[in-house]
Amino acid sequence: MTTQSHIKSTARSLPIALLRARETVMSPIRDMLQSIHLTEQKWRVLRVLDELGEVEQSTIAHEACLLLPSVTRILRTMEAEGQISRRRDSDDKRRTMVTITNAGRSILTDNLAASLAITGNIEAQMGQEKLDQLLDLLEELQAVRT
Amino acid sequence: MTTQSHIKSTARSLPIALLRARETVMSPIRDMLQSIHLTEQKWRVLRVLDELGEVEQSTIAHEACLLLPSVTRILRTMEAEGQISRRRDSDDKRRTMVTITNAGRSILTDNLAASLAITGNIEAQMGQEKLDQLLDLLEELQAVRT
DNA sequence: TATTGTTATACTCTATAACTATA
DNA sequence: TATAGTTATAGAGTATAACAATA
Repeated sequence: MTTQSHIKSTARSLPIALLRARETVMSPIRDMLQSIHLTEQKWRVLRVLDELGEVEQSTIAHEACLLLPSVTRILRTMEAEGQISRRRDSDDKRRTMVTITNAGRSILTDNLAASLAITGNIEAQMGQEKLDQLLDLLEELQAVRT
Repeated sequence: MTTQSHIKSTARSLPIALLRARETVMSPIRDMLQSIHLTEQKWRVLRVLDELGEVEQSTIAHEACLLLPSVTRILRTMEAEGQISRRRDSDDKRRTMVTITNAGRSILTDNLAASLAITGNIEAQMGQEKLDQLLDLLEELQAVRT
């Protein structure tokens, strides 16, 4: 029941629909992360570093959807816990280059089976084709100029 | 460049792709909300109330993807600012029923043109058909059992 | 006993500005 | 002057547990 019919229903509001879909997907992932004492943000940092190799901190911020001050804080504890390592770039000494360590990578591989099970469950219900289509559309949306 | 090819690229990771797409969409919306001193969460509450009419607080929490303690705090300030009103349900006195006020609705209608412009820009770049398809898929994903 | 909502608490992220070091 | 990153700070949300009132 819509009291203001000229406003789109929340289910057809892109930001709200994206959030609700994300909550559905994140729910079991959060359970998994909680069991290994990792925040969502740290998990995104590990995924980005595993994918991109050695990168500077601004790249992590952009790819993991975090602000640079948050990255500074997060990497400080991740370095202390041995999940990532940092080195000053010798060419441009303003830059700090970051890599994932074996210990950091192990966190991802140790939980790979659980991750695949979560994705598999969604795929089983939606179908692989629709899931691929959704990921294609999300990639396209992500690239839109705002 | 993937260092662990058996882990999906972040662009094909549903939670990360949903987040990145959401950040793209939210960026201009955040600018709009900031100009009217409204948080994303309060904006979602207004949208949900405008759509559903009078509802109890648990429903708001579920629909707006918020925890009940957050809803308690958020509604307290929104009530003080005259955007929503609350009344004890006479049938079940545990329930608090919440409605959007005219002032709250005005916030949405006053910013309708700006909202439509943001959506219109995305639609112009992606095409209406793809956008509809995306919203259909997001609704379907949202309903998956996890 | 279960449910609705509130309160309390600890933690984390967000957002911005000011700052340092380097280019 | 501009850029990469850090620090400081205020504000807000997240998550959980404990609680009160009601069913």
